[in-house]
Amino acid sequence: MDKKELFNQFVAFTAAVHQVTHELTQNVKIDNITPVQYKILEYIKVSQSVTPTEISDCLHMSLPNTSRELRKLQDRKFIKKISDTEDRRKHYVCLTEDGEKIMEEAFDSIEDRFLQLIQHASNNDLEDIHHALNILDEKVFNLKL
Amino acid sequence: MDKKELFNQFVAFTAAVHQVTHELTQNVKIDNITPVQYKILEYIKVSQSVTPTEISDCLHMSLPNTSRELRKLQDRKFIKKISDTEDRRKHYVCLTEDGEKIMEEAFDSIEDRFLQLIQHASNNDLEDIHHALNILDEKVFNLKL
DNA sequence: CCATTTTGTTATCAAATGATAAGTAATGGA
DNA sequence: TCCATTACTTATCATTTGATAACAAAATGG
Repeated sequence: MDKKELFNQFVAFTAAVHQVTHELTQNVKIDNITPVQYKILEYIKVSQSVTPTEISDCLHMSLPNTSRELRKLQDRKFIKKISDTEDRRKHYVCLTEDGEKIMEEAFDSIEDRFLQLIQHASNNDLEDIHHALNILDEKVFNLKL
Repeated sequence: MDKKELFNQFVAFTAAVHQVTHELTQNVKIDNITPVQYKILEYIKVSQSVTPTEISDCLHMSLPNTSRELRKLQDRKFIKKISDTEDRRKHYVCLTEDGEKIMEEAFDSIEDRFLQLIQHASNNDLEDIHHALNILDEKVFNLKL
């Protein structure tokens, strides 16, 4: 197996993934939410509990900028902060009820488009896809550099 | 096969892909090239010949903004424009020698990091990865919505 | 030949994002 | 107790990106 060849396939693949995710999410237009703010909400939703520092690390933005965007989201009542009882410097960020609601709506609409995308897939296809995702996750995308 | 389940896996997967591509490309720091400009150069490199309109469509940016960024890249001698002999409104954009050079360097550095990523993969693993990429490409990421 | 459409450009403004300095409060270790 | 570190905030500025209007040149189609 030629690694160079695999690299080229990998590049084309990631480009396609970016393209498709863009198409799946582009019609998600929560009123006046910027892309970065959406990313933050998404990250909070899929994680259980997160601190500003974790958001900052995972979304590759500075802590001051993270803090700024979090405050905007807090002002709009999409998130709330709870300080850790043990280490009071730490703040756990989570979605409010409003935040949960808009994110569920967003995910529902993305899911709709995803289902459209795979509407012609047979049960066998779905198994193949599931398996392929597992393989890639395990052998490429969930390793640390 | 539960489609809801598959959707959740899909969401986690795409997030991981974005994460990894970010890590692979973050150390590619061509001097004073903005992310959008890099995207444009990348798109020109992987495509054979492109017009501003195609770039605009594929990278989801307006034609005026595309034109602006192309001009900046042209000023810096990374790209050049050739007008179509048949339809003189059309301009084909391609990399200059300088542009080719910086993009090759960029891709080499990304490839290095990619090879690091899969350094512990056996030959069997590589085959599996190759196959998984094919499956996903065919059954999910290269369909039109 | 004339109206319309396509392709691209320039200019301008607003908004989003990034970078950095400075500060607070809590923690932890010498 | 004191100092360094960690977690986070506020403020400010520069840059990047997005949106829109107005224009020009070439093509297309009656």
